[in-house]
Amino acid sequence: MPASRPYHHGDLRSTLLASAERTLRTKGITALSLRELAREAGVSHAAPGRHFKDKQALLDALALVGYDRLEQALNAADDPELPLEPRLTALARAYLRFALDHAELLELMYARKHDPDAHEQMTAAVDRTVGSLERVVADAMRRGEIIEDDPARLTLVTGAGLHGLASLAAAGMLAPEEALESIGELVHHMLYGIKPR
Amino acid sequence: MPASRPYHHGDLRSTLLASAERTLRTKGITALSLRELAREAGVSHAAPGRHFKDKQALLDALALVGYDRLEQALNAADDPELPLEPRLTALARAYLRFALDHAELLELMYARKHDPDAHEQMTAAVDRTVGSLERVVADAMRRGEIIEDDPARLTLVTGAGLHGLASLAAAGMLAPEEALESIGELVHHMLYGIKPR
DNA sequence: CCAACAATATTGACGACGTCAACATCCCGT
DNA sequence: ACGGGATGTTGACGTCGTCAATATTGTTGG
Repeated sequence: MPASRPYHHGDLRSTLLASAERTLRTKGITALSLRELAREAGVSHAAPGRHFKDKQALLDALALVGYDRLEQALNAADDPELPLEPRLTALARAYLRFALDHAELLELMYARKHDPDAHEQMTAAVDRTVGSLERVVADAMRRGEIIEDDPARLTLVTGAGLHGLASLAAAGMLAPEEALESIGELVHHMLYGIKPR
Repeated sequence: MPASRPYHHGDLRSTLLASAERTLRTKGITALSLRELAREAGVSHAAPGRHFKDKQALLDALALVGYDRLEQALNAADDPELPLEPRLTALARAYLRFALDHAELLELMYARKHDPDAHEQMTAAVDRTVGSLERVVADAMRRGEIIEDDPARLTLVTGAGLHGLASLAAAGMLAPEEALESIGELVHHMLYGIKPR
């Protein structure tokens, strides 16, 4: 990397994405502008246009990065050896942590405004992410730890619970500590219900 | 309302809010600009500044309108005479309908970017909205329909489930029909769990 | 009744932004 | 080596949010 800027940046696309992710985390989505990113990269104001046709295109790419990070976090947190309840709890905790650490990014990931060509990549990323949970449910059913039912339905039900808690916490309607403390209870009640047995 | 516009509009604030809600629903948040709202109201571009110090202030006010609508929908859907399961199902269905009908508005309501003075009104609105669910849980516990536990915790657990489903549906990761069909099952599993009994 | 005064609306300006077209520079394959 | 495609620059345009200065209207106390 020479001291005087070369005409060609070399890796502008990744630089922009990294810078955007950092800005998103520190200053929020409202402070995210293509021109500012260009400035931080030491590049002219129209240069980003070579790599992202739109501002929306950059946001879409950012969202995909987010799905990668989330998928990685969930996979790292999943221990297939564990019994269902601790296994689900660990998964839920990882999701919640991600939601708290990357609240704005998560909002971007769940925004429904990407253009159609990115939409397919998005749904694929979502499927990959949900895969972690599907595996847990499928394994548990194979081991007789949960009732026999359509695995997709059960995945949806448990996924809704996890996503709801993370969503509430990320939106700031739940103190982070309270959310983290509630995880065990949430998972337990998802497994055993709240009706008297 | 005279044919030639009077210097004073008369009820600009409500007009702006109504227009903004309509634009939000039809063209999405990205197409929402103060100047465009002013144009629609037949008023100069800076007139909105007299009623909302910021664009954010207008968005905050819009979110509060949304909470009013949601609270009203939930209260209308709640029938205290019903046993727990159908009662909860009805509430969940109402919430889901609202989420599907007002997806963008809901996103605004859950955005964590309002300035502090509006924040207190916001949390108050949230509390009022969650009140419906709290009542259901409290009644059920009083009737022995659910286990004895901290009502706030149980409200959180069930609320997370409902919110998660609505959130997934509003984000477009779930076909609306599928979401509506899944409600009964979701509530049932929330009550009875997914472990074999 | 009318004169201040507050509330409300207008006008004009400023800077920031996204986007485009025209042009410049560099890199790589044939 | 050379020509074309990729990448970056420059300048311009229209839109936007916001502010200060000004104009108009509504209201209220004397």
